[in-house]
Amino acid sequence: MSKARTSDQILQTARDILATEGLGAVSFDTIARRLGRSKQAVLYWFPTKQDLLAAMFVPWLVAEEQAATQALAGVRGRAAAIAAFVRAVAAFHFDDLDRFRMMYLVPQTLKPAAPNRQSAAVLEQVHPVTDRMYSALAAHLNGAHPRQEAVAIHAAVLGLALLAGLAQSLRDPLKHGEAELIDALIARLTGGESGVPG
Amino acid sequence: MSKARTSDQILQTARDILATEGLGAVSFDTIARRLGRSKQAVLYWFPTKQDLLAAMFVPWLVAEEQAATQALAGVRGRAAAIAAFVRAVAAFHFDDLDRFRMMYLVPQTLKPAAPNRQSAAVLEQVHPVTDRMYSALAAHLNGAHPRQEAVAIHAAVLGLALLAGLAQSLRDPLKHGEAELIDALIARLTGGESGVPG
DNA sequence: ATACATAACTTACCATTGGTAAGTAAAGGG
DNA sequence: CCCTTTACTTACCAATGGTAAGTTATGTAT
Repeated sequence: MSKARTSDQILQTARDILATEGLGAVSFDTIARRLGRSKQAVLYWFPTKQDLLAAMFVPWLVAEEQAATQALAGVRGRAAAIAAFVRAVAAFHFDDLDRFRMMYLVPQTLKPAAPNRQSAAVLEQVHPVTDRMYSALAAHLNGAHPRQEAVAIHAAVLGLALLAGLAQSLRDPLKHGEAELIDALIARLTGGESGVPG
Repeated sequence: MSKARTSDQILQTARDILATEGLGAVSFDTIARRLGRSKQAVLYWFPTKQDLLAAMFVPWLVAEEQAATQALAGVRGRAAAIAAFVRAVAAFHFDDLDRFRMMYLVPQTLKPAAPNRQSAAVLEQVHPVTDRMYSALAAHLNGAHPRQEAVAIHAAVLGLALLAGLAQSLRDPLKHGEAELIDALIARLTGGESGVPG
């Protein structure tokens, strides 16, 4: 009972800190301080940082999936579906690059934690969500391997966010703006048949 | 004279540590210890970790560019060029995911350093390399914006590496293997016209 | 020769970070 | 009344990125 409440408070506090103070400020110490509890109280609920990040990942992934599937709802045609998916997922991540980094980059830069019950539970939560997202997109594709293509298209959008984030963090402006790159990606993924501004 | 030698030794040591002990072991302390110098000697040449990473980035990027342009040499046709580029860059990164992380992920997870002469010099070194790589690919494309498409294709490959690395670090096997995803990406990027195994 | 500057370091120190160890107050069950 | 479990706390630790200040060697202008 209080179990769900405290761990949810921790997750919410972590999200707040990320939004207000950025990536580097999300530490056990800052979370605990802002919550008015000891650091070990946080570590009690999330024994490693990987566990904390994994728990933050799930709601974000759900939001990403919902943005994607809502964009796909009512769309007809392969090219239009690809364009809608790419634009929705790109907007989701470009709007909050720190969240993108926390989802996809930070977990890979920490030393891998030993798998435990918590991480196993998180992985079980993740798979249905990605399945839904990839199925929704694959339903609009007609290649030989629509599922793999859906994953590849998703990865392509993540790659755009990766490049944009790299440019941002190095203070090196993207020579071609984000919007142009999104259009170009859509043009390539659809074979140039979609209504992309020329 | 000794200037180039010491900083090059530091970079080489850092690469060695990355290859032998992994991402988490690349610290000022471990580099200094292995070099037999003090940590501050390393910090003298690279005042922040961002500076060190930026300096490591450049030779790696050159290698990536060479892998890509060599794969493109002698290739005829848009689809074949895209396939060759994607396979070359994907192989480059999948072969060494820790290097990929060090190049594209870690810099974004550190707090941004204040720009200095060193970082400015590095950025000047980077631009010609990426220009070459994107030009080489764009020359084979015939869309309205070949340059942007080249960047987008590159980003798409980086995204595949990102997903593969995430799966690896979470010990969550990619449901579709790396090779299948590369094939699927090529199929989508080329409009399915290339000789991708079905 | 002397004063000074610069390069290439060293030793000493520091706050923050993720994490371990051990203890404790409260609550419920046999 | 004991015993376990839950939900913490205080105390501590090694490693990390980084600052501050001092040292040694070398070259350079006076």
